[in-house]
Amino acid sequence: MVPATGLRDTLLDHAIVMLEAGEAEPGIRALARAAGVSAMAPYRHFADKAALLAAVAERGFALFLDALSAADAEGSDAERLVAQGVAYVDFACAHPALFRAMFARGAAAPKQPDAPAFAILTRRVAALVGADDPTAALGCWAIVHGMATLALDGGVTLMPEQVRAVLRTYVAGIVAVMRDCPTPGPSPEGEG
Amino acid sequence: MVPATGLRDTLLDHAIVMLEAGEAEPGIRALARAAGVSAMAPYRHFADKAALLAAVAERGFALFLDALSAADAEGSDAERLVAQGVAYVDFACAHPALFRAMFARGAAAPKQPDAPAFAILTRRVAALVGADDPTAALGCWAIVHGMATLALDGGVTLMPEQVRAVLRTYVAGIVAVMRDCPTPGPSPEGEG
DNA sequence: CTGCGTATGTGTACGGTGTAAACAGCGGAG
DNA sequence: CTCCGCTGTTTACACCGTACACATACGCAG
Repeated sequence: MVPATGLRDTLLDHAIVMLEAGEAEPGIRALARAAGVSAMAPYRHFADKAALLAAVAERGFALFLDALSAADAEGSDAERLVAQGVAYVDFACAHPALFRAMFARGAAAPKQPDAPAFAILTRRVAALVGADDPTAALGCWAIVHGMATLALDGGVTLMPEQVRAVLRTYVAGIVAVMRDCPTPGPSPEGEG
Repeated sequence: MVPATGLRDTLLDHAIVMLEAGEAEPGIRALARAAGVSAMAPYRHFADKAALLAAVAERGFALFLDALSAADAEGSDAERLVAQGVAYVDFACAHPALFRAMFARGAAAPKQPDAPAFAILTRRVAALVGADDPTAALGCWAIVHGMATLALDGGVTLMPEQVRAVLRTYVAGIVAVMRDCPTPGPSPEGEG
């Protein structure tokens, strides 16, 4: 069914499949059962359940980065930023369990702001405002992450236009704030 | 109201204490042990673990509402909104496990936008923009909830000034957008 | 070939969990 | 008094993560 070279990949494949099917947390034994091996076999490849879930999260972040990169492909900086935000929320809604696993508080996964999946957003914000602005980047990240989380665990139903509108409002706020107190940086160019 | 001032409340008390102590999920048996009763006793007061956690979440939301109300006490609309946002994030950081339990995807708790704990924010946004604006309210909610979530489960460390700055930027964006299109028809109302 | 170490998977076992089923004390209604 | 509903107990089952000991299969030294 799954062209996997070893048990390790087979387990991760099944974990992804289970998560996409709505399973909350695959679990070592269920995974081993799905892979057709004994309950203890996974421990030859993962120290414990947390390590397995961390590996799953790593795969999720790879897919996530792909989605964000695709959205960041073309347009002005502002357009790309908004598109990234929509892709962020879309990814969470399309893969809710995987997204939750990625951001579970156990997974010591790349969740820091300088991780690849977020650096792409931070970079776009920096391009937009003309300088590195951790606060602006945090704001954008928080907005999209907040909407994603609320859509997943809250009772909120989101539409792409809403996501876009919220993000555009924040971008407008960045521009307005920049106009008030311009940052000492390279020549400020129109956001396009 | 609630006909039991006995074991039910005791269990909830211990659940809160355990959550505040950093426990991830109290668990029926652990709770019963802490209360000094048998493992099955809690089932006389809660249908199952999810119901118990939902009751815990309800308590959490009461505390949460208190915190937000206190922050909303005085100042201009914009100031109150920002203060509410800071209080939102502060609450999450001060009671991480409780906050997570409140927003866990099992708890059918008041997480809808019209729940008391969020209505206070929505109302303040409405007062700020001069009309009901679900999108603006969603944006504010998403921003603070995103920062809270990232602070809890991501590796993000937040400072109150940062929270304030992000929120103020969004408010500036709302104002800027309002200036552009002063009378936006009731935006494509997301279903509540 | 034998012997051996390493990597991988198996079997068994322990303590934890949520929870279903049957039972026991106890206060109020007839 | 008996009967009943509420509350808590005991017992039991299935599932979980995982520690331990064992089996199997490999490449390699002699």
